[in-house]
Amino acid sequence: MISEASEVDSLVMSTCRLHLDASFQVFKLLSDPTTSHPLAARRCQEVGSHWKAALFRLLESRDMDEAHRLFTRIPSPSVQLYTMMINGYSRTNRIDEAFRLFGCMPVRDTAAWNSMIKAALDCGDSSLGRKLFDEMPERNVISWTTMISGLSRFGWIDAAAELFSRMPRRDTASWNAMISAYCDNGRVKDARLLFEKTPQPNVISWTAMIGGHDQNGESDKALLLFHKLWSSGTKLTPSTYACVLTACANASELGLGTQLHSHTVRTGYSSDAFVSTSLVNLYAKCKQIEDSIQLFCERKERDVVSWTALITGYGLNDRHEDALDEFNKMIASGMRPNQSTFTSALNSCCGLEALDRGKKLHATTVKLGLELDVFVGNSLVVMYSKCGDIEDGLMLFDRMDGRNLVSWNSIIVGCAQNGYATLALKLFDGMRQVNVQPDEITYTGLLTACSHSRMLERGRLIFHLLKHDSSVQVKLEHYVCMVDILGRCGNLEEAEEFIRNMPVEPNSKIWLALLGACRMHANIEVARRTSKKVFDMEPDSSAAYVLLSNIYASAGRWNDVSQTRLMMRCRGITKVPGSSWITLKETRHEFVCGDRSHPMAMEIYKKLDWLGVKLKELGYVYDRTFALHDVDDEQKEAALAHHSEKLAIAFGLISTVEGSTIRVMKNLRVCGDCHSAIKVISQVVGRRIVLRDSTRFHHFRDGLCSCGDCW
DNA sequence: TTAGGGTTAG
Repeated sequence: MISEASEVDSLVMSTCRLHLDASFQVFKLLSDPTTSHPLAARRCQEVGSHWKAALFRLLESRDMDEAHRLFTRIPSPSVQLYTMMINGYSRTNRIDEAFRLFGCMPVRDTAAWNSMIKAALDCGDSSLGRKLFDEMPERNVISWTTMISGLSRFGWIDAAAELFSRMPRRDTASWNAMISAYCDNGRVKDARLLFEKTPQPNVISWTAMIGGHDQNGESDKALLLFHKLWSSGTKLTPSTYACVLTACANASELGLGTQLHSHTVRTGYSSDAFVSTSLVNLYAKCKQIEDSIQLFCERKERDVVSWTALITGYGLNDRHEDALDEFNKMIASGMRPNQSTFTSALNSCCGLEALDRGKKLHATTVKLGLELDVFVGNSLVVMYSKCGDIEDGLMLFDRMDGRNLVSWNSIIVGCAQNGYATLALKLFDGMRQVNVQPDEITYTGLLTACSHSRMLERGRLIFHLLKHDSSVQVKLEHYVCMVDILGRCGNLEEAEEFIRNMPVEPNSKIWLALLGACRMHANIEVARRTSKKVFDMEPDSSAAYVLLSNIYASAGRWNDVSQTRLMMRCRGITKVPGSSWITLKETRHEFVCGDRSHPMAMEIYKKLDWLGVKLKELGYVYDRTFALHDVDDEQKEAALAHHSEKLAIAFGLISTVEGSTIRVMKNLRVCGDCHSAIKVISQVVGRRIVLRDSTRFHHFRDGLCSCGDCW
């Protein structure tokens, strides 16, 4: 016999989770009308609430199977319990089960209908959501607001606005839903107009509008609006702080961010997960990575978002090794990375040009079923192409399901940088066939492809398309590309004319592109005029001095070379030394010209001597015009033979498996003699050699280079 | 703790 209420409670509570059947017996006993216990009726109600609490706990832990087991044992569940179950199924993306349960409900109130509508919209079934909304017997303000938010998530902003205009009654939440809908769909001006008209805006309205400005690239406006909110004396919520701190991060407003950090400490909000992550992000973006690390370490609980913020932060601060270490720590801790984590980690692989580690990450995305996610797919395509493995980039792109503009841009730019110009142009045709509208980046990629392959007429055509594409703005970088195309193709005068007729003021990059072309075509006259322009604009940059000096050196005008070098010295400008590196087993081996510091220097030079003999046997002659010192021919030859890229390749040859691809990076543009020599080396050793210089990739194979000698 | 609006990384 059950005697005390507390005993019942504790018995039910303790048995609910693990001993459902025993618990059910207790419930049945209490519900039985033959039980003559005086407290039975009240207990029955109380125990009912305990069932609710138990169900809530299971739903909260997303344990839908256990929740279902519990639910089926409850005699005549209330409409609330049904609705709780529908919400649970919705949160776990089990729309079919939610709908089945909704169909079984003996009675439905408006809340149940609203939950079912939300479930349909959240699970991606917009037609079901709309059908339920149209069929429901009685709509309230929440039904309308749920629909507006749902339609917005599908990008159907006009349909959402139409519903908003038809609402019989609106409250602040409805206005907020519509403001957010506009912001989320990039219509921040419409959002702002609505915000200004909102009858009784609350802190949520303000937060939505601040976040809306920030997420649409208007962080300054976001902060101006925040100052207004601050002046009004409104009590801020953790959400508002999270939002404003992010705007500070995006606007690099470290001062305001630090002040707000202090406020969050005083208000006790700094331990809020969202606020804390915003702070990690703030300090990382403002280049205070040590503060960022400290805040992350102080957190009680780490989640995937804060961990990703830290990994991204390391990347932003050029600490790519640390970023990848942190990623590994995250995996070791059992935390599951998501799309964003991979995006950041893969970006760090690009920063290190670490194809091996990029490939490991790729394998992990496959294991986690994220490989074909569009964000991960795009990051993988970029990683492969930036690490010089464009073939794998292309294979992945072909397998991707939902390609977006970024996917197309990634592969087009990747092809352009890797010397696959014709393919880049073909991909552009494919992109237009599936109605993906190009943007500024697409055109830059296409023009780069044309410039790298000296495709003058295609370049002109692309530039014409760009000028007449009303949805794209012609930017300075496009003019740089066009000057590069004209210059590389030898049309130096036309390039000068093109610059004169530009509707915007040319910058130093434009003139440098022309100067580079002068170097290629040994045009001293244009080079003099052009270098003067760069000297005026950027007196401290070494690039123009080096180019001019090299132009003189190639022509054997050693007096002019000395004059240029003297000018550099007088102005305190130093040339960046050329260096090349190769990464083997996650270790970077770097070389400069004539370097003998490597532990394997002896073997490297022995290999180079051997290569020198083989090259001569094949009739290869050193191109002395690239030896840019006024010394005799024998010395020039020795200097050329020991250029950094050749040292790195020789090291690669003796340290890797026969027949495997060698990947070398160089900080400057590859020298012309090395380019010719590496072509022959690829033939002699029967290997593919990939060399990334400061402007592009060269794929050497069987005596040829992918750039078609247009570097 | 039956239903709607604002928040963190990318």
